[in-house]
Amino acid sequence: MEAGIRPHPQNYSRKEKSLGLLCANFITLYNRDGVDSVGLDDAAARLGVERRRIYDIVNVLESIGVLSRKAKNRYRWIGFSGIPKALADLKSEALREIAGGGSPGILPASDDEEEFKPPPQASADDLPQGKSRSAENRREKSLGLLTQSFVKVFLTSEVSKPKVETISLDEAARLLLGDGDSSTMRNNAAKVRRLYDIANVLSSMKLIEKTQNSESRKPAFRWIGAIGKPIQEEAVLGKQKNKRAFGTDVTNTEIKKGKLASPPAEGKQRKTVALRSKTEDLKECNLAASRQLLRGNKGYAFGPFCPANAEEKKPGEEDEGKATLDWEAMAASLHPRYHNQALGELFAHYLEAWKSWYAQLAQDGQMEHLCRAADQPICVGENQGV
DNA sequence: GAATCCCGCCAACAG
DNA sequence: CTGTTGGCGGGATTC
Repeated sequence: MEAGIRPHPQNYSRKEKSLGLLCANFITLYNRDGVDSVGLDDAAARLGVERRRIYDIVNVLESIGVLSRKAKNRYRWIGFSGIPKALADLKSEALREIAGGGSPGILPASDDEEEFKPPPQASADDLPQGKSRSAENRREKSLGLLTQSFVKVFLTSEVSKPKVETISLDEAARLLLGDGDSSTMRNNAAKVRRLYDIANVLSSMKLIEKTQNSESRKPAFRWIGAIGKPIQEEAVLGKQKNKRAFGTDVTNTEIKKGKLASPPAEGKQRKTVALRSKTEDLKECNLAASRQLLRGNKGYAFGPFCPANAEEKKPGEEDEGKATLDWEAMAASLHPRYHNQALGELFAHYLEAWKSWYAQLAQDGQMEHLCRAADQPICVGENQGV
């Protein structure tokens, strides 16, 4: 099998196409006021990637509570504010599983989230398990569930006896093997590959960080999403000679042999928004930006970086107030949900950490430039194409 | 050489 | 059937 044609651009750099970077751009693009809906086509076009990649990102982000599926081709943007709740749910669920004994694998027993998701048919229980079987089987291996399982490992690490501070993807893969029987090495390797994808996105969300076992030099990941720790605020990047604005869209396309592999004009005649020919410059900008973001810490620099470039352009702090408002509102709405002491404290931690974090992200400073590519707000809420 | 993980084929899944 | 989702793993890149 010749598999596929491999164009070999001599200056090809896989780092420029990393999921982490794409995720960062995705966040930058949609984490802003007025955004509440995300269209897959729109995202793919503006980020300059094939649809397939958008699915990867969207799936893991959804499992973290940043997005929620609204309809075909459409997701609802929730933003960082959705993370705490999602993690809290994940954690309580994980603890419950552990208490139940057995393996904390990916059991289809529990639902991912307790929220919506009840089968479309409310009063119809005639569905035979024939079809849902395969459907469920497929979902069992979904990136989303894998992500949640992976996250659970970290969320429960503090109560674990060995106290899992860092784990290698290989360990994680072994730990997350759904069924114990099919623990093939082949199978495990495949799962590891998926975990790499997930780790990239999670890293760019600053929920985890790549490190290495202090002793065994082996690469591993550590949770930095603030569970017990005070989330490192090193996210401040505007410390060097900021180029002041890499005023360009986040497009990072390579300008395919003509156009994106998008389906034949399905109804929208615009869409030719991005796709410029000066890709070189864009690449430069993106790389420069990432370089800067990564700076300040060790030389580890895992591909991804922080979601939004919190560049300060004014010493104002009203933003924080605004962010706080959201948080309080959310906290209020969630309050009745958590009565446990433990969960309450946990949530308090999330609040604290995320508040400061979010404050930085809140300032969508130069991000405006990123939006200028389109001639309208990101929210493309019409177009009910048929 | 090992670790990382992008690319995109193509199978499930709606409609 | 057409279009949407998204497993899955070959093999290129990077470390």
